[in-house]
Amino acid sequence: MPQGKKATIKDVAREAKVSISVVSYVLNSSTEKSISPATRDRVMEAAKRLQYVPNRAASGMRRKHSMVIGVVSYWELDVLVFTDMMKGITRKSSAANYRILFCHRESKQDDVSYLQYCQDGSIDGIVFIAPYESLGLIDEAFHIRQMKEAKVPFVVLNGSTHEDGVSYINVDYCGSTYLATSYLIGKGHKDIAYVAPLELHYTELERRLQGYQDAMSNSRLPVRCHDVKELPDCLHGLKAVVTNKSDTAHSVLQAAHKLGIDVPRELAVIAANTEAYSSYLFPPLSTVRIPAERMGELAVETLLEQLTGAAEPKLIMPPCALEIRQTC
Amino acid sequence: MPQGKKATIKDVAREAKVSISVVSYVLNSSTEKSISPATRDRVMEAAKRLQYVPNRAASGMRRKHSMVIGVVSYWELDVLVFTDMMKGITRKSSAANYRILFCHRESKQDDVSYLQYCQDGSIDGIVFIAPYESLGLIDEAFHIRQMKEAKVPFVVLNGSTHEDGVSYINVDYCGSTYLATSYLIGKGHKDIAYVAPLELHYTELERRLQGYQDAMSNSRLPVRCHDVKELPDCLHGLKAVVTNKSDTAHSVLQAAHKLGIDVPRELAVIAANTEAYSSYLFPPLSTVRIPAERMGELAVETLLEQLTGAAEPKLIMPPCALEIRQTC
DNA sequence: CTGTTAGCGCGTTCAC
DNA sequence: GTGAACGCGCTAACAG
Repeated sequence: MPQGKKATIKDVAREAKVSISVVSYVLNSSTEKSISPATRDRVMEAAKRLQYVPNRAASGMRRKHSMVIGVVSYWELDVLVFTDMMKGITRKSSAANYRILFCHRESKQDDVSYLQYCQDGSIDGIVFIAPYESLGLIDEAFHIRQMKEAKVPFVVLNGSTHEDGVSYINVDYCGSTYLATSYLIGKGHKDIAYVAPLELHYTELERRLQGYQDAMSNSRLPVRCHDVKELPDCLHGLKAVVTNKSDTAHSVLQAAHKLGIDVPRELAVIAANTEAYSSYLFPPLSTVRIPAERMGELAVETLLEQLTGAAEPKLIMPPCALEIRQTC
Repeated sequence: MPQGKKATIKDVAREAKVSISVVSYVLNSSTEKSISPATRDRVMEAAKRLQYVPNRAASGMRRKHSMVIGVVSYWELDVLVFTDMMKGITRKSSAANYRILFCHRESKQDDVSYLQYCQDGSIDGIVFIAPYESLGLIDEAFHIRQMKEAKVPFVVLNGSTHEDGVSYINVDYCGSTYLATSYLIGKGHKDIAYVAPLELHYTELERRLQGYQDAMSNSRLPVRCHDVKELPDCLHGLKAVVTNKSDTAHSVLQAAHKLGIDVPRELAVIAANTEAYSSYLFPPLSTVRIPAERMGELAVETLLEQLTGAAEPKLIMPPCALEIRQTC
């Protein structure tokens, strides 16, 4: 009969008439110690009867780990790539019996207070989900250096830096546009333009531009780029468009609609990322899907390797995949 | 100079040449004890020099609380209402110096293993974000009873049950359609139909239907309902439509497009919830916004009240708001 | 009034 | 199989 208070290991020991160490051995099915089946059973039953649950703080204190992973992220919660990452992270970590402490950050440039979570023993490591460089939210390198200095095990998701000894799980931006462009080329298109914010110079945007250029020159096709500001006029005479993101594609679709251009008959459109709304655009937008869920899994895997013995730093960029809908 | 190991309270005590209790008093700015400014300063400085961070597990063990709130949710991560709730939850809890342990569940009817998080001291209470009843994912009442039985402090978000002594922060489904319908009435519409999945009978859907009916009969207008399956034909002759969700409205927009009906000129459309993609529909969909962010805040507030002294159970339904875009 | 000692809380682990 | 130290910080009771 359970009283108001939670049962402790002592209660179980008393109930099973053994010492607390035996209870611990039994419950952790320690291989080093051999406990007779008889006492083993007594302990198990006592634990069940008292509904005993080991206190995680106490055990973690001895074992030197909390079995909790901190996820620090600067992303808006409703961005598909982010939610996909979270799915992968939660799945992999719960499979490994880790839990997720969620630290949502709102742009405070150089606030590294999340480090405390590690220093106070709340978490064993960090999955650091960096925001797009182009948002200018944080100084990624600074955060990474702080984590290194604090000797906190961590992995960077969606990084845009290259710090020594750090594991990155990054988006293959170059591959995303390369894939999109190659798809259009494969469908027989020759006049393929790239539309994006061109005057901005961030790794992400330059990689995406690069992927487009690579695909075109591989097929000896002429490169043609337009800034989003040139919409809608730049659409005249175009047969196919690759955009950096769904957002830009949305603008292209609106411009085409305004000009009376039929998509996909007169103009093929494909975006190099998928957003939650991509399939709700009109017509439903063909995209390249960033394997964010897989990236989340990889991040946790990589972090776990770090936690269980020093692992080599890695740089992983899982390949993107096409999601063809109705705009090409 | 920091060694490899983290500093403990003992280190600080030694460094400041006081006993560990003094360190504790100073750092917790205990009001019961008065410590001379001199020693106080010595302690503070020593703590700073050693970069001392109290171990949360150890302190929680004594103080009987972890300062962590568990969020258990069955929602898809990319649903706007959910992400909004999370925003409110994270904001309010971090303001109160609580942290968020995130427990994403994937439909396993009666799995209440999250209770363990409370029993093992990982969390102090639970914000239980119930999935839509209509999804048939869980037996909400069962979960609630289990939490009650386990004597776990908790609050239910988006509940569809009515258990005694339980605090609910619920969606005002009735108000959402009432508001949408009233808006159309206010614009002079008289032929306003309600489109939704009518054959399903869940609290949520019935409340939404109710809101529409109330608004219509208040204005002595005739009620007219159509099941989503009657699309596109039921649109003929209609001037205005209220739908339960953006999803349904999306179907309506597609049907209208197919029939060559111009929205909003010939047909006004408004949905009783906002999704992330609502503004990306064509035309951008007018909706009613559920105050999910505020609900998240209220959930944490309510839970915190429970944690700091027994509070009355509450039932809160914050009002919805219009988000008029281009479909009406 | 300032500070100390002692012991608690809970589970793990080593020596016996 | 047991006893006891240990990990880390908090706090009640006590001494200067």
